[in-house]
This record gives sequence, structure tokens and C-alpha cells, in this order.
Amino acid sequence: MTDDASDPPWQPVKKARAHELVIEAIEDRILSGALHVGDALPPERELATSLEVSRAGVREAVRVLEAQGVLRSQPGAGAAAGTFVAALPREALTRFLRLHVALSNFTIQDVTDARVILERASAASAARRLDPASRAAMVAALDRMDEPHASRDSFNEADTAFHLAIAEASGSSLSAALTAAIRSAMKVPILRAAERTEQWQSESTRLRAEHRAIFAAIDAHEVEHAADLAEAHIRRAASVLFGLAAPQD
Amino acid sequence: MTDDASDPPWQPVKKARAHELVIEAIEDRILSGALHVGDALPPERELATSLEVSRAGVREAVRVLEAQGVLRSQPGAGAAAGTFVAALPREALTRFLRLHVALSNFTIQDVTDARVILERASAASAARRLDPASRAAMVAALDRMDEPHASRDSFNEADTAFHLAIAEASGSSLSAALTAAIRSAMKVPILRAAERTEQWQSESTRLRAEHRAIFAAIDAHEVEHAADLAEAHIRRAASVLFGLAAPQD
DNA sequence: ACCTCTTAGAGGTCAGACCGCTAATGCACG
DNA sequence: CGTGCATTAGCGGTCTGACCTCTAAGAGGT
Repeated sequence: MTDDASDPPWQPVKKARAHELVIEAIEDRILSGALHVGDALPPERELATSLEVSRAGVREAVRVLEAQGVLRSQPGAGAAAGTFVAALPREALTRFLRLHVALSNFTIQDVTDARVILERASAASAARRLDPASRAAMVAALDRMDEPHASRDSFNEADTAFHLAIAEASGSSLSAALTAAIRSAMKVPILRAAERTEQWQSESTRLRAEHRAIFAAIDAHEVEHAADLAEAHIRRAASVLFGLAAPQD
Repeated sequence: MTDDASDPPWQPVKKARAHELVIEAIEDRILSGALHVGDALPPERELATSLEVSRAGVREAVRVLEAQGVLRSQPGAGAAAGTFVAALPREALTRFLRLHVALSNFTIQDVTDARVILERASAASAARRLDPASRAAMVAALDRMDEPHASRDSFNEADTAFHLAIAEASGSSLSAALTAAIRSAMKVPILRAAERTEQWQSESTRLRAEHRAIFAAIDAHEVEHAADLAEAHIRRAASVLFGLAAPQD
């Protein structure tokens, strides 16, 4: 009956802190279907007495789940006020990445490598099968980047939208979320680096051309070519902005 | 001077909550180099008076940063007690994924797709350039899976170790962290599914053979082959365990 | 030299009060 | 009768101050 004949080490029997029990209680409610996205939690005071913990314990749990993108709190009165179940994993992922990049637990090189992996796959997937809505989103983003007097900020917005459209076309919500989170987390460093970039005019021209080429490859169903262009684009941009190892050429 | 002639919309002028200001203050200290990994924060009471917020505000901030893998608290006395700067992004990423998979903000299909993308890339990268230490880690994991009386749990541990060794061989810490987090987050569902699996003996034999084949391809520097085998392995296992869309065959 | 007890300081928890915000209510005025 | 303003009630947000539990380290006895 023992499933491990050699080594039966005792479980660490961790004693949970109050707010962790509250987190579990809330998670269980969501898992069991008693709480859906959009539903309101009971007021903090009520929840505290129900769970027999202090209001502080409830609030710590809410703070954690809020940071994870699972809850959302709003003061005030009426139906709009209270703590609600949400589903904002992208925002949470963005916060997480931004924080750990800032603390250099992940380097820009690490993040760029991961981005290359994800976006190669996205570009390839989009090239295999591109639905009209995604195609329209890409074209719209490309056009926005062509506006002559666009600021670096609005250019970057459109740039992000283009890459995100490719990621979402691939249909995998987690890898799309990761792509979005990486772009968002790097937004400030990218803009700072773009401010410093001399020759912005020629650089933006080059970026636009690369984007158009990627789109053309996707639209022509050139799977491998689209992936290669995406990788080259990301690596070249990273090398210009951050001085990373340039793509082989 | 205005970088945007057309549209100067007011900044939303968000009023931050106390714990968010505390988070910023702690982040700033880490960013400025005043706090390094392993350093202790001031006691909560002291920090509260220094930042002119209540202790509850400090504690909420600590809870959030703890959930993100940036801090670690320990009660008691002496040098081991207190709140410390940590760097545990993998644990935090695992918690995040486990939570959102449980709440079905990401489906198992989503996660599997992302895993395929990451591990295809890892396997290919490892096949291009494999250092001896990583190779040894893979072999050790393979051997552990061959132990005849291993429980499903210890088999799964070794399985995870094998895939993680490949991911870490690729050198990108973010994609390795993601791979590790995905495996950890799926551990419980995998074990539960494995418990239900009839014919475990033949299935584990097949898994071992697939692992060996992946390793052989990596060791022989067969880049594309290694990636294809990794993808087929992951998709087939997912289809057996979770009934997902089986690989094309 | 060793063991035991005490202590101090850290996080963990709690209760209660007050503040600030905002939808809903209801009254007064046009 | 309808409009608009003041009031209210209930929510999250904050603070205070107290007490508990845990544990390294020192004090002290054996």
C-alpha cells in the first residue's frame, strides 16, 4: 500500500497564516462555482466575521489576490462599490515582469530571448492560418505607424498593437498574454531608449519596413520566413535600443 | 517642446493607496542598490513610522511583494527573523499560473500550447549546444525514471527534472522559469490524471522511451528532430492525461 | 562545559474607531 | 410634476494600540 517503500519523510505540516486561509477560502468559492467573474464578495467586515479572522487578515488576502489579477476593489456605495471577482491575468503578469526586470531577476537579454521564442511561434502560426479580423488588426496597426507626425509614444503603441495582433492570431491565450505582458513591461525602458536614439527618423523607417515585411510573409503563408523575419526584427531592435548581442549578419 | 501637438489629455492623476506607496518605496530602495537580495528590511513598526503610514499599510505591501517573490518574512528573533529581500520569481510565477489555471482564466489547452512553444525552442537550443553539466542532469533524470518501483509521484518529479534540465540548458532564464512554472502549476492536475490512468505500466514505458528519444536527438545535435520529438511527446501526453486534441497522426 | 530559563524583539493577529468616497434616497424648489 | 440639491448609508481605506506567538541570544544555575 505504501507508494514509496524507501523514504517516507513527514510532510512539513506548514502552519498557514490567517490571510492564506482567507485566500484559500476565496479560491474555493470561485472553484466551486459559487463565485463567478463579476460577482461581488461580501463586505470585508462580514467576510471577516464569517471566516472568524480579523478584517486585517481579509484585507491582506484581498491585496494579494488583487495583485494577482483575481480581485478588484472599489470604494464608494451602491452596486459599483465593493470587492469583485475579476480575470485580469495580463495586467498581473505585466506587473510581475516589470517588477522582476526592474530588480534584474530577469535581464533584458532573458526577456528578449523569451520574446523571440514566443513571437517566432506566433508569426509562424499566423502565417499558417490567418483570420480576417486579426489581419485587419495588423493592417490598422501598420497604418497607424505610418502617420508622419506620430510621437515615439504613439508609434510604440501601434508597434505593440501589431505584435499583439500577431500573438492573438495564434489562438493561445497564455502565449498571447505573455507576449503582451513582455511588451507592456518593457514599455518604459523601450521609450527611454528610443528617446536617446539619434537618427530616430531612419530607425522608425526601418522598423516600419520590417513590420511590413513580416506582415507580407504572414499574409503569403510563408511560415518559416515569417518566423525568421520576426526573430531578426526583434533582435535587431533590441540591439539598437539596448545594445544587446546583434543578430548574426 | 510639446511632443504631441494634437492631443494633450490630462493624466488620470490616480490617487495611490497607502500600501502602493509603500511598495514603491521598497522597490525604489532595491532599484537604487540600497537593498540587495538577502538584506533585511527595517522592522514593520519602524518602516511604518518612517514612511508615515500605519503598520497595516506596510503589512499589505509586504504581503503583495511576498506573493510576487520579492520579499520573504519570518517571525522569531535574531538575525534569522524579519523581512528580507528575496528573488523567487519562479515560485511566484508558479503560484500565479496555478491560480489562473484553477480559475480557468487559462485552459489546460492554452498552457499546453505555450509549453510546446517553449520546449520546442529549448530542445532545439539544447541540441545546438549542450554543455556537460546539463547533459548530466538529463541523464540523471532519465535514470531516475527507470527505477522499477518508483511511484507516480517520484516518476513525475524525475519527468519534471528532465524537462527542466533541457529548459535550463537553453540559457534563457525567463523561458526556463516559465517552463518550470508551467510544470509545477500542472503538477497536481497531472498527478490526479495519472492516478486515473489505467495501463500506467505501459504508459510509463512509453514516456520513458519518448524521453530517451528526445535526449538522443539532443545529444546527436539533431535540432529539428529534437524539437519535433519534444512537441509530439508533450501533445501525446496531454492527450492521454487530459483528453486534449491529440497530435496529428 | 553543558543545560535550562528568561528575555527581547521580530512578525502575526485582533478589535475598534474614524475617514473618504459614491449610489441611492428623499426633500425642497421651480 | 419634474428637476436639482442635500442627506444618508454602506462600502473600502486608514489608523491606533494592544496582545499573542515564535525564536535567537543571553543569563544563570548545575
